Amino acid sequence: MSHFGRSGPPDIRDTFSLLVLNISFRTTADDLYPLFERYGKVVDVFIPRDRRSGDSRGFAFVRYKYADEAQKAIDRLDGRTVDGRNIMVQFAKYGPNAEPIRRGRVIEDAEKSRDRSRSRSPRPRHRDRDHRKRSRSRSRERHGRDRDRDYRRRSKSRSRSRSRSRSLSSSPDHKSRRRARDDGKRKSRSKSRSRSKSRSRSRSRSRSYHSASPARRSASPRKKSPPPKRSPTPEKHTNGKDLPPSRSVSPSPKGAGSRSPAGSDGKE
DNA sequence: GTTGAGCGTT
Repeated sequence: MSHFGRSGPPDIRDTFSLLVLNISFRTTADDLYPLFERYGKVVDVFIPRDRRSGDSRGFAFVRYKYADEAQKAIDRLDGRTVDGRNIMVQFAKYGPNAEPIRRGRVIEDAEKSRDRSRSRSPRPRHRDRDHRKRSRSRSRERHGRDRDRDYRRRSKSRSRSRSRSRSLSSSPDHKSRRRARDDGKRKSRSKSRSRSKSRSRSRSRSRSYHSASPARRSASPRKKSPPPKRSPTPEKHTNGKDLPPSRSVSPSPKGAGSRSPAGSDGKE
């Protein structure tokens, strides 16, 4: 694991957890330990990893023994470039057991109970941290329960939206539909040409790999060559029902394929 | 080979 040979948290009685964000995906606990250890006594360094592939999520937790050292580490390492990434070091807000943290220190049982009596909400102040874009490309395993609920909600919303859309536009829909059909035919030809171009572009496939790793692979460089040719499946638009293939609007022209993680590196 | 907002394990 990412620990120092011990299983689970060593001792969270008086440890100050620091959250290190924006670290490289290649950065490991062993790489962060010396950095943070220079500014104080590091109790433990943990990097959450994905259970599917096992890759780092891009952030780590560093536990210090003293607050002053943790603060110093934050002041020193926050904003620094580590492994080519500008890391952000700050106090963790939650403990390993989803327990609130006061001043970066893990609250004890007694203190926790007493503290929660007065203020049960750990973070009722600001929730607008930086909601720039919460959509991750492909990461963070989503629990089936939440995922199912989300899917249900989106499906319902879509149905409602479509229903309302039909009510609003009933007359223009016919014209739009008829026009869409005409465009569909012309678009078909255009698509055919586009496909031809795509194939031509796919022809050029020459990449020179420079071995940056000290250990090179003794395997044959040309073991298997994947077929560069794309699947010749011309998508036929059902312009007879709905979904006007107008060039103005494109619901999902690309990227509507299934994701293939294939992240079996088997590293470590 | 990829990704990039956030809060953690035996």
